[in-house]
Amino acid sequence: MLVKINFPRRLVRMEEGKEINKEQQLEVLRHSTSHVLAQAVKRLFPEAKLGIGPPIKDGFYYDFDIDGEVLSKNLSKIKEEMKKIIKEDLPFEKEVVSKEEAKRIFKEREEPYKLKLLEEIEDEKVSIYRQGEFVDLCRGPHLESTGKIKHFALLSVAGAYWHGKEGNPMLSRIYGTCFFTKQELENYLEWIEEAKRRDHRKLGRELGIFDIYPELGQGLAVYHPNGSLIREIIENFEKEEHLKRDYQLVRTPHISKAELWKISGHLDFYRENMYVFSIDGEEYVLKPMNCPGHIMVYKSKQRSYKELPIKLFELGTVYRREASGVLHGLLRLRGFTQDDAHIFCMPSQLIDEVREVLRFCLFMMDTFNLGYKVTLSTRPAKSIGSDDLWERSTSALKQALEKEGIEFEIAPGEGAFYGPKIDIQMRDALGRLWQGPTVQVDFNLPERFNLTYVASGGEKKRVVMIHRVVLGTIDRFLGVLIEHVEGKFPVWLAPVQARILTITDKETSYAREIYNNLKTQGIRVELDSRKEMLNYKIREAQLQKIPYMVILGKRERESRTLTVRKRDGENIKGIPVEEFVSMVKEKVTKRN
RNA sequence: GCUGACGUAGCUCAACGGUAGAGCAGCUGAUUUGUAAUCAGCAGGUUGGGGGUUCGAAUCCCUCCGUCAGCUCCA
Repeated sequence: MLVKINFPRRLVRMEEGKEINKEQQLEVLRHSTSHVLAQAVKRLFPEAKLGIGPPIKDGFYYDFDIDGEVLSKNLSKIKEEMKKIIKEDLPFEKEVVSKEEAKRIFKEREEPYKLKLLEEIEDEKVSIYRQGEFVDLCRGPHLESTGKIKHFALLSVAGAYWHGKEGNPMLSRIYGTCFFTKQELENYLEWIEEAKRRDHRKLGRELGIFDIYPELGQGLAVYHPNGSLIREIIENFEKEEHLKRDYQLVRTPHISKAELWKISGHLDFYRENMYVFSIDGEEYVLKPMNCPGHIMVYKSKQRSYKELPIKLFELGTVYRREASGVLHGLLRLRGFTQDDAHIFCMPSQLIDEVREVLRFCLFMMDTFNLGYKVTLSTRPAKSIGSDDLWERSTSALKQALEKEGIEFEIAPGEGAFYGPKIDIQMRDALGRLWQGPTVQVDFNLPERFNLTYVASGGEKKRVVMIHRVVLGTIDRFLGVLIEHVEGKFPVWLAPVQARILTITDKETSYAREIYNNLKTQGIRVELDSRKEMLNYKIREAQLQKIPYMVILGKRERESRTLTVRKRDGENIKGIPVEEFVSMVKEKVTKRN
């Protein structure tokens, strides 16, 4: 069907007169633009074979079987050709044909991927769309004509497997985007720039938080002093919050015998991601998870129903062999620290325990001012355990979510190999989603390790395990946080809360006195008494995104006060030290 | 892991077959300064590693390592 979009009032009607919403309008626009892209590529490079070209969240793409080099070298030429096609104002014409007829058309045009698509379509009739000399197999809908496209951009070229499957041939994909108005397009391009400015890898280096050294190893983060301090604060906060909620702190070794991981099933299901090595002829592994260690603690003595639930917490550093191409700053590492806990409970306690964990997670999101999106992931193809156990655990998670009144989506087949899970994605200041907390029910490990408790009747019963993290990993969380706050950490987390800036040498001794005072009162303070201009010192402190600059000149020295310049440029002139101290302390207590 | 792009001083970048250069940062000295860069001097590089083509390679070719954008995977 054709969609009539009347620019600029942007009234959109389907052929039958049914209205579609803004999002659907954008999809039509972008889908049509992807056809124009394909037409342009075919005009310039007739040897390119067409893959697919759908609209996506922020734009569209089109896949071509052609050397990717050709596309990336000619991106601007392709753009010019697209402009020509738009100028030609070719109508999009729909035609419904039999599958046989479609096969004939694409065979003649030598489009093997379109023929493969036809094989996968079950319907007898298919629709094709033509604009000028270009023909594509497509469900539509499209715009009336190419001339309706005004504001588009081509963004990048990258490889993508046919149908997204690893073994399939790699096609070359051009990403682009398109909007109704120039302003919207510009806003989007500006948004991309904004995201670049916030890149935690860049800020991480500039702010002395962390860095990754190829000579030390891929995917392994080194925390510099400021980063270590922030982590320390977050980790202490985590420990306190866990103790408050009756978790017990444990520690388990980084390496352990392979035999343990054979019992747990990891060596069968997770081996490709594990570092396995041998010591004195015996196989060991670097732990990819913390569960087996915690299970040892649980198993160390006979447990009674009276002591359940038992909740064991560890800031556990784990190592996973991730494919080199997926590594990405702190967001995707090979060694990282989870705020991991395992809750051992009776089946009857399961739903309440999950609910409590969910509340804990949302409390964390709230504390760090992050939005979130929740998904429930069900049984994957590669998994262990009976249908009945999967059914029971999935339903427990679902009920917990419902009872907490949390909105969620279902992700079929996305669960862990040992059980279903609830994933909480964190939504940052730019609206992007990042994998954060997760809660997983597990009936399998208790089975494999024979984990029991003595019930009230004296008989031994099987315990249930919940795996959960409330921030996810400290590393990834910090990476997200850096981008979320653009490196401007709230006062309670800022590695340096205040820097004292002197104007001349005459203030040095007064500045030292203030410095000692603030330091004694527990404020993280630095003193900049270099012989530099105030402007210079302010600029440096500003670039370091330090929340407070304490400026000391003649006026402050004589009145024994402070002038405080906040990170946002606001000035508080002539306040007593104690007032500043309580200002900072209040921010710390309130965690903002 | 796969596809493509890219690796030049601590950082950001120039030189693109003919003697490797700039800004910032660093060091030294001068400047005593009121809300985002004071001035001058000095030092800093086997151009990611290895191999090849060439009279001559940062520049062209091969290979390895790494980074980035995606794909697949994932906390």
